[in-house]
Amino acid sequence: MSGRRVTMAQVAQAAGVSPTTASFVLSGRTDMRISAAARERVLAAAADLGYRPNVAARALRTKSTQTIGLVSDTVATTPYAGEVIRGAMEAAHARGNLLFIAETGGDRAVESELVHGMLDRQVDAVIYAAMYTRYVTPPKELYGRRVVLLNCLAPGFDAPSVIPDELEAGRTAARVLLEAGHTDGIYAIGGHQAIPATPDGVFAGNERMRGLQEALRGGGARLAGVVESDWGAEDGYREVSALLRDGRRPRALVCGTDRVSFGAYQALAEVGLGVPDDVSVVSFDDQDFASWLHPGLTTVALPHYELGRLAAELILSPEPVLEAAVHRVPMPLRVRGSVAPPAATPHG
Amino acid sequence: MSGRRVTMAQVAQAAGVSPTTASFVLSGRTDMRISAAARERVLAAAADLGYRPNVAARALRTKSTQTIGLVSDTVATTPYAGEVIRGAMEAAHARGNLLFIAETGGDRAVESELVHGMLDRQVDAVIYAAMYTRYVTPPKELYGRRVVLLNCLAPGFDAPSVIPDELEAGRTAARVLLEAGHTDGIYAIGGHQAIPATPDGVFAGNERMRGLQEALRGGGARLAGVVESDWGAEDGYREVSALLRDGRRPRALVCGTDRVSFGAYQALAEVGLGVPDDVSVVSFDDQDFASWLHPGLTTVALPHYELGRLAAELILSPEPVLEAAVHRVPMPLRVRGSVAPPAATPHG
DNA sequence: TTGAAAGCGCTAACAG
DNA sequence: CTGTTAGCGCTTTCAA
Repeated sequence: MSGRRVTMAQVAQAAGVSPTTASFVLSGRTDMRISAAARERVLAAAADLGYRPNVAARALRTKSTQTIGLVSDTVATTPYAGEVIRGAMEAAHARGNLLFIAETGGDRAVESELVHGMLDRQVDAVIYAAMYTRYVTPPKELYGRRVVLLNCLAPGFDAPSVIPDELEAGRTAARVLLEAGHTDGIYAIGGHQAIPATPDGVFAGNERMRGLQEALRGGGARLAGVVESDWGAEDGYREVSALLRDGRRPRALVCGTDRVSFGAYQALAEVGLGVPDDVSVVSFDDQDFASWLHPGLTTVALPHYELGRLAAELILSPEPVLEAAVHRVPMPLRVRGSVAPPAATPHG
Repeated sequence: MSGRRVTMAQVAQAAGVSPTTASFVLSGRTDMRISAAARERVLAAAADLGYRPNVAARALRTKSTQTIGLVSDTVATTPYAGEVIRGAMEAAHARGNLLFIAETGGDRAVESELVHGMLDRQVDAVIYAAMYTRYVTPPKELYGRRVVLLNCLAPGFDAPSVIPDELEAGRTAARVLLEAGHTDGIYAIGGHQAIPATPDGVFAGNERMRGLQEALRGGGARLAGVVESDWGAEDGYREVSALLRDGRRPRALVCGTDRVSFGAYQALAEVGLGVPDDVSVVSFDDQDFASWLHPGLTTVALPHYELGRLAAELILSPEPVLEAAVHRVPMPLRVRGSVAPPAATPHG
């Protein structure tokens, strides 16, 4: 890039001191004594010339670039994944670091190239992220490096993980319903997401369902039904419509995502059922449209920002070696208007 | 980061050649002749030792880090802004570059720090981005540097801009309505976004309205009304409800954003008006929920990915100096089900 | 207290 | 065709 940059040598010369002295004052070290006078002269010269350190040159000696990388499968597809980037970035910036971003699109070869690209640029550490919580196997280039796993788990890979606390989120959803007095007619739409592509369900689905059922049982309630399906808006619409067509009259719906709730609202409206008077709805994610819906959707929020922040925080912590623990970030409840006590007279 | 990296000197030694020879073959240059034998030996040694170049060290001599920066005001707030990052990143990667990302949150001091951070790390160029199209004044640190303005304009700042073609988008919206046979009862909801915070409207609003009115007039139609308001879902709901309450019976709505349309759908449904049979709706953005709505929303898409891609492409182009032109990226129409010919019998 | 000098990993004249 | 040498901008012994 253009713009002649002024070097430390020039600052030293202008201040009439040696490069060594300039280096010491400019890097703000105190272990070697520099006279106040020399110090002042260096600082003045630096300010005067608009001196800025060349981080790359410094890294050549110090082995630290004050730069971290964030590699993920997809940033764009999931709206609000931008929040994790923002969380990571702000935490990095707070400690004088900058963030490389790279997205692999799920392609291993691309992943490998991007990780190499970061390593070639001497990043101090890398955050390896997935856009929905799952088990991953990080590329071999990352073994033995300083890594934090974001929104993913890799048993056998020695690094800490930061994931949302989906188990507790399931309990939270149950609690919302229980507190409103719901004990039956509760359906889980989307369920574990046990569909052909993911026959054993997905991590979030499994944990949420476990927490949900456990807490429901503890409150003397139970699920009237679990509908396994994908987690899009169309799926919510289709499955709830089907349920209704079958003659089932749910009193409450626990939807896998806000998108599923979106579809559920449509299906309910179509047959003249009102939220929350006829049926209560609660889900997970807290996407932006959750508050635009009428009534606003009560949902358990994915803590995107906090996930990114914590991951960066951990990776930049002074700990020389990171413990391979899994950090579960709480998922806060957003109370809006979609949950109410069950109507006195049941429908259907 | 841990992991002893092997240096070029080691490769040279293993191959039994001088560093110079190794450097030439490893950087893939052909202007100096190297014997095939030496070449092979170097390549073999490099592969064998798992050699990777130290980009930072190389940059010290070449002045090029193969790294570009993207500074923006907000990435996270606007869902799908992630697409611009993805576009920029993929274009960068295709040319062997990596991307720094930084978000200022609109704070000039933070902006200055982040830009310095990038410059200190010797980025080759920076993309200065805004999350909604507007006039900006880039920080002084960027003057004289290789810069591309993304989704913003800065008259007097010598750099190319890449923005969506909102003017043509306005015409596109008009055309959709005209082709369906609409000539009156057309209301623009949101308008220029001439609200207290932006009394002169916003760039996108002004351009769209201009294109819209011009094309409508050309087709023998005209706007029955323009409602100036903010561009959120609540605004759409409120303004359309008010319109209806006033006894106006729109035949078609041109909404400032898909969010406005979202609110408009709600207001319409509330009074029993159907889309598109009673009123047609067209808007701008193409957010994900546009296709979830019933009926699907016909909208003119913001070309996020392409914006990011073009900006990176320009900045990495071989042109030694960038011409300060403004590049208007087409906004493609997404036809879904929200526009139909006006009903034979007008309502109201 | 300060300075001279070496060296981080790599490239580029310039010889040979 | 290949090696020697200097040096990019900075830090860091080591000596003064």
